[in-house]
Amino acid sequence: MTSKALKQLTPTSDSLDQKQLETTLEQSATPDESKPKGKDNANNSNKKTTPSRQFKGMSLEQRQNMRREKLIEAGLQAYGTHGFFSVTVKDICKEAKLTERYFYESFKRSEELFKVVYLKLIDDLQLKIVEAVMQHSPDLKQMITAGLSALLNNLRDDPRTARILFVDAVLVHELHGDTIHESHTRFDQTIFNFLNIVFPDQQENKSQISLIASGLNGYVVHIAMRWVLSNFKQPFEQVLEACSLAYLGIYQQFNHLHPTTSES
Amino acid sequence: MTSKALKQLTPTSDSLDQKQLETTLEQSATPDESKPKGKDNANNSNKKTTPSRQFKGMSLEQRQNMRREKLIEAGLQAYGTHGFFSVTVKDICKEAKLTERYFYESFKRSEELFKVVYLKLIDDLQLKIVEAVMQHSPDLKQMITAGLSALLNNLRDDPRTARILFVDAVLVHELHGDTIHESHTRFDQTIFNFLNIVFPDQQENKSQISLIASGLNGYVVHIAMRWVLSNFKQPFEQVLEACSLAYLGIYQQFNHLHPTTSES
DNA sequence: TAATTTTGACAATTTGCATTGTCAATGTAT
DNA sequence: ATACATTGACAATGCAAATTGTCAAAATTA
Repeated sequence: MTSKALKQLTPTSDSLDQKQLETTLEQSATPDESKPKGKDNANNSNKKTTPSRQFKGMSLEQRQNMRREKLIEAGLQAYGTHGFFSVTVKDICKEAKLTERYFYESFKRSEELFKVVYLKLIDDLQLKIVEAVMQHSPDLKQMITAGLSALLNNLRDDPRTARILFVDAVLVHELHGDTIHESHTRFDQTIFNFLNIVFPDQQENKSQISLIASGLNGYVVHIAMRWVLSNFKQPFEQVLEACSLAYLGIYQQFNHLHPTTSES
Repeated sequence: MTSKALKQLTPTSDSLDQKQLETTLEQSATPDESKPKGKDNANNSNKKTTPSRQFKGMSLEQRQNMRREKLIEAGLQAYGTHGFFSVTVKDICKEAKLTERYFYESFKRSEELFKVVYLKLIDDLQLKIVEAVMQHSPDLKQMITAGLSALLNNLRDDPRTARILFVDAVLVHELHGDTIHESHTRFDQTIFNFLNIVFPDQQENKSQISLIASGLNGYVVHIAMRWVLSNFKQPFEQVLEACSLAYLGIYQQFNHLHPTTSES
């Protein structure tokens, strides 16, 4: 009742189908509501003269978008550095070198900006991870390593991401109903899809696999957070190994508990 | 280069020493700074008559402590139900059936009460877990199951705990420097000690084991949070199994990667 | 019962920030 | 160069919660 688990760790070929993988992993993208709202600005020829004009070479819309981008970047910086609940609208404006008026031009409240920043970060990150995983498709171990590396690299390159995605987001989602809560589950969902590919025969264990997917996420995120907070004390390789250990361990354990048909 | 890992999963006897276990696991207790400050109240015979008197059978100090306890209980209720950032001082006072004045009698600010509540919860929880683990000492699998069960039961019996320990605390710790951050590390530390007992020969891998300990914590906490938030949809046994899977998987993987001397 | 502490309800003040408004300076079109 | 949109600095207002203060009713001691 032991052994043979590791043999399957590196499914040589057809056990993982590239096509299926892409489809399944990708079915977790946001509808992208992060773009500017339908303004009534464009040509509000209401009272007197033409209420829009070129400025610094750009149209009104261009200027607004530029300001919006500056605010988003400032939000990333401010939230990611001091945390959502310590940041005021004024802070963000100072960071963006804009005045409060322009904040309210693009966002109703601080949470709204946060949400945009959050969605942007999570989309970018997830894209990178999924891409990395798919590129190493048939080899399970390589896929795991690649995905984890993508995550860790992203966090190291921009630690503000960690703060926003894994600390603040947990609470801010409450202020927003569940829009963010849903997308917060997206990582879990992605891992869930991944596990379902790795264990194709476990139809009955969906619920269990879902739990494990959540757990694996918590495992990696927790380690990653420690890494970030310690200012990257441990070498990358060590962190990566600690992370993959869980995936491989789970794989082995799971195969052991629920042997597939291939192992008569 | 496989097998034999599971054999060690149930170390029959001397591989785990009860004495060592207790000592090591327990070396993570708080210095308990959660008690009332040194008041200058006792007998402030300053202006006129004796400024302290019996009331409802209790001394001043007793009455103060009683109020303090009511506030702590109210804090647990309010914070654990609505979240720290939605709770005002007035809310807590209403819950405790005391007026604001008495809040400031015991605490300078909301965060201070939160901190006390937090430390109380984490101490209680950790005590329960460590006790449960120790009671099943030599059998590794039973120890894991017992510890995880203690955690899950605690969370199910009082979901407010989960909210406070695993959601709000992450953010509030910032308001306090690192006092809370340190104690937040205590779970990791406990698991770390545990792993060190399970892998006694891995002196060189301390750093790695520490990371894994963090990861295991994140794994379990993440699953537990899902469970709590879903209002305990999944059956206890399933959650428990999903949690132990990680421990067992890690154990197996780790033993595989770093075979002990016992396996020539 | 009289004197006085303790309490509880609630008003008053303070504080910090959000949100809106003013206005002089600057850039743009004609 | 003139008229006016646009900007940026900053003041004015609004608001919710923290923090402090007042006072009459209740409880206690002698």
